[in-house]
Amino acid sequence: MAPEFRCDCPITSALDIVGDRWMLVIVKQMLIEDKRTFKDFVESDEAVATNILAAKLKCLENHGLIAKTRHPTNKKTNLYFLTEKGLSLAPLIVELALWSDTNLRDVHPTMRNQKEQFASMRKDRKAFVSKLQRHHREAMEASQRS
Amino acid sequence: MAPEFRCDCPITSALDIVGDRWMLVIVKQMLIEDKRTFKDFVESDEAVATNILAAKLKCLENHGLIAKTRHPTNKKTNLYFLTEKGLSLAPLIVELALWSDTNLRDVHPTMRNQKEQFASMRKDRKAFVSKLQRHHREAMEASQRS
DNA sequence: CAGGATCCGTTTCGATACTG
DNA sequence: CAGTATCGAAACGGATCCTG
Repeated sequence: MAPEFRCDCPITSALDIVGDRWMLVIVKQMLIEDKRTFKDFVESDEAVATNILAAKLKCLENHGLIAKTRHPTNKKTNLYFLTEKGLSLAPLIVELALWSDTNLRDVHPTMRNQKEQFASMRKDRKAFVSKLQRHHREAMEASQRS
Repeated sequence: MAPEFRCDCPITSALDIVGDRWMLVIVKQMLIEDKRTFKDFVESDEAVATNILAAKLKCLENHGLIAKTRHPTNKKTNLYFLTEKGLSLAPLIVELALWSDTNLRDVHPTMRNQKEQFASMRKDRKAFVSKLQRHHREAMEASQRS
């Protein structure tokens, strides 16, 4: 399943991978909202259909952005985590978040509990990105230990 | 045509606007490749179909990301430019470019004539973003004068 | 000839029901 | 819990046509 790209522009090729609503939504949920299981995604606010979710998870896995692991105790639960390649999308997600916070404020008044997060994000993007990545890596390691 | 968003998450709502392959491709072409006219987009490497292009341009216009102006001398040519809201997507585009440069290098060896651009981008993202925006604003003003 | 609009076959999406 | 199967709806895309 070698990726087929439509044209020679690197940016456009990147969009062949992440230029899709659900791809970035899933990455965002994993990175920011600590979603891990199929059920987490299905029950989320975004309410993706199960067949779409399965397809997108497979695609993300094929592209090496996420990896599926087994829940250490509960055998029938899978845990999805971002790979390093997936984690490298964090700056993109942060820019997306900041753009929405700036440009959709009239439509979506930022929720109280998120204000602090956005402020911190805007203040030092690089630090925020690192924090998100570190948090995710630690959660992943913790899940394998327990 | 008030935008309808699927859920309350700002990021997801942003994806209702820009979470589409063509939207970002068009913004990228305008910002980085100085594409201006319908013909420019159609003849580009990405080769979008005319009906799709017309729909996406209209959508971008409805969302206030681009604006259509008349070519000052050639009456039958329209010029599209990014608005300030559209220009504010520049950081996102830059992150996308950097991600693709880092993660798709094996598939898409960066073209020689782009190497310098990527290096400059990576060295100081903020400066690069400003340069792109400034360049676009100047081109827009120049086009109205001539 | 630029800038679309229309038609139409094909692909993808998405909601729900169902299965291991 | 973690997915498949199914099927109607929507989007895509190519070719062509229209309009100034």
